[in-house]
Amino acid sequence: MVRRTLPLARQAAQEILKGIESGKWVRANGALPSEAALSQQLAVSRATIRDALAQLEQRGVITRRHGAGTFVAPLPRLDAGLEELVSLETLARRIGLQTRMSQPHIEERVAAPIESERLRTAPQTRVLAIARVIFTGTRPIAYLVDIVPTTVLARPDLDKNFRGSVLDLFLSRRDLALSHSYTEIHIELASAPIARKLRLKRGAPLHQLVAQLFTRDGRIVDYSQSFFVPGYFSFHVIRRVGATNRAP
Amino acid sequence: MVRRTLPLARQAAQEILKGIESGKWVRANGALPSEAALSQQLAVSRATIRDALAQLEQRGVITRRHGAGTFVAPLPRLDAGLEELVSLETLARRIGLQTRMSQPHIEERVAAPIESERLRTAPQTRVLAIARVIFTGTRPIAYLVDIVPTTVLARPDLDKNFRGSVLDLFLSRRDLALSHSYTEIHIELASAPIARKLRLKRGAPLHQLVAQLFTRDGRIVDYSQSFFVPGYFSFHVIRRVGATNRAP
DNA sequence: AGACGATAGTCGTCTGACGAGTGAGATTAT
DNA sequence: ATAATCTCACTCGTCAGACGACTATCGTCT
Repeated sequence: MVRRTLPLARQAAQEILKGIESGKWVRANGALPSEAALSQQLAVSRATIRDALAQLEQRGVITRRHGAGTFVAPLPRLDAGLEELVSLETLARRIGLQTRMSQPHIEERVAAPIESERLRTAPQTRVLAIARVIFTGTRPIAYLVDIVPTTVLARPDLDKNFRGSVLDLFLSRRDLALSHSYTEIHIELASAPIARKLRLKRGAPLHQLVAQLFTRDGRIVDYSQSFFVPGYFSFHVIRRVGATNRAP
Repeated sequence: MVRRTLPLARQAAQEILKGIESGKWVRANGALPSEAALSQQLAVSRATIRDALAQLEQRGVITRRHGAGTFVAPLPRLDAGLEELVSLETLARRIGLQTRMSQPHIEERVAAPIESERLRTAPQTRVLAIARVIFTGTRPIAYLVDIVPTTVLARPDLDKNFRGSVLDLFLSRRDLALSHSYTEIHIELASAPIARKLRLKRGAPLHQLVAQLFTRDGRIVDYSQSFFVPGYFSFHVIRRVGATNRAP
C-alpha cells in the first residue's frame, strides 16, 4: 500500500474496488476474502479494512453478512446514477457517447437577483457566466450555463484551464474541497433562444437540471442550469432504503 | 443503549442523529462531542462510535476533520432527495402536502413481455397490476402503476394490507429485505388514457419515473411506472463527489 | 432420507495504545 | 503594544489482539 496524502482507509477502498472489478478477489459465489485476509494482503490493520468496506457498502458495491462474509452486491451493475456527481463529459464517455462542445460564451457581469440568491452571495456580486452547447456528431443535445462568482474563479484562471467542464476544473483544484451538489429536476418547455440553440421547436419539452455546488465548508461555488434534449441521455438514480424509515 | 436485534453501530448512529437534531450535542461552533466522549455517553466502544459516525458522514449529516473534531454538516439540511427511497405518501407528508388516493384498480393477469423482462421473471408469469391516481384536494397530480409477481404478493394479502403504498407494504414485511430501487427519469407526453385520468390535454409533458425494486439478495419484487404532473412535486437529488473521480 | 448437533470460519464489538494533525494560549522578539 | 513563534492539550486516524455472535457445512443419528 502506498500511503500518506489520502486517508489510508480511502486508499484501501479504492484498492479493494479494483480487486472486485478485475475479478481478482471475487470467488465463485461472489464472496470476497475475509477482513483478516484483506488486512494481510493490503498490509493495513483490520480496523482500516472495516472502514474501507463500510464505504463500499454504503455505495452499494458490497454486502456484508454477519457470520457469513462479504459479498459483491448482486447483479444490478448499479454504479453511477445521478447521485454520483460527475461531469457530463465523464458521464457521456461512460455510456460510449462521443461529445463535442461549441465555442463557449463567457462573460463577466453582476449577478442577477436569482443568481446571487442561489449562490448565497450579496446582490450585485460579480460573476462569470459560462454558456455552451454540447453536441454528439452534429446534433445538439444539451445546453449548459454555469454561474461562478469571480472570487472563486477569475477570468484568466478560467481561460487557462477550462476544458469544457467547470466541475472537472474545480475537482483539479486543491484549494476547493467539493462536497456535493443539490440538483433539482424539472421539465421545461424550450424558450425561443434555447430552442434555436438546440434546433428544436419552441415549446418542446426539455429536461432541466438546476444545481448548486457545495464545498465541504458549506460555501456555494457554482450555480448551473442544464437543458437536455430527451432521448439522448437517460437519467437514473439509485434510491436506497433509508436508515430512518425502516419498519418496526 | 438498548441492544440486540439491530447492529449496535446502527443504533448508535440513530442515537447520535437524535442528539444532533435536538441540538443537545451540538456546541456553538457546530462541533459534536469527541468520539471518546460519545463512546462514554452511549456506553459503546469507540470503534462502534466510529462506525456509526462513518454512516452519518456518508449520509452527509456530519463532517470529520482529522485533529479538529466532528462537525454537523453546514447549513443545507439536505437529507431526503430522490436518492432516499420513501413512498410518495411519506414524501408528500414531508413537504406538507395532503394527498388522497382514488379507488385502486387491481387486476391479476399474466405479465406483458416488457414487464416480465423488467421483473426478470419467466414470460407469462402471473402478476398483480395495481393502478391508482393520487389527488391533492380535487386535483389529480400523479398516476401510479405497480406490477408485482403473485409469488411475491398474493391477492388476499394485498386486499388485507394495502393502504395506498406498495413500498410501505413491503417495508412492513419481515420476510422481504428491501435494498434499493433503480429508477429512471423520463419525460413522457400524456397518452389519451393517462391524460383523461390526470385531466390534462393529450400530449402534455409529464415526469415519468420507471423503477425496479430490489431486495438484498438481488431479486426484483416490483416494477412500477409513475407519472407526475409537473409543478406539484419538485424532484431533487443530492449528487456526491465520488471516491473514484477525485483529482490526482 | 431427513433431522440434528458439532465445528470452523467470518463479521461485530471491545480494550488499550500510539501517531498525526489542529487550534488556542503562552512565550518571545520586534 | 503588536506580531511571529512555540508549546501543548485535544481529537481523529490507525494499529494490535481478543472474544462473542452468527452462519454454513458436514458428519452423525434416528
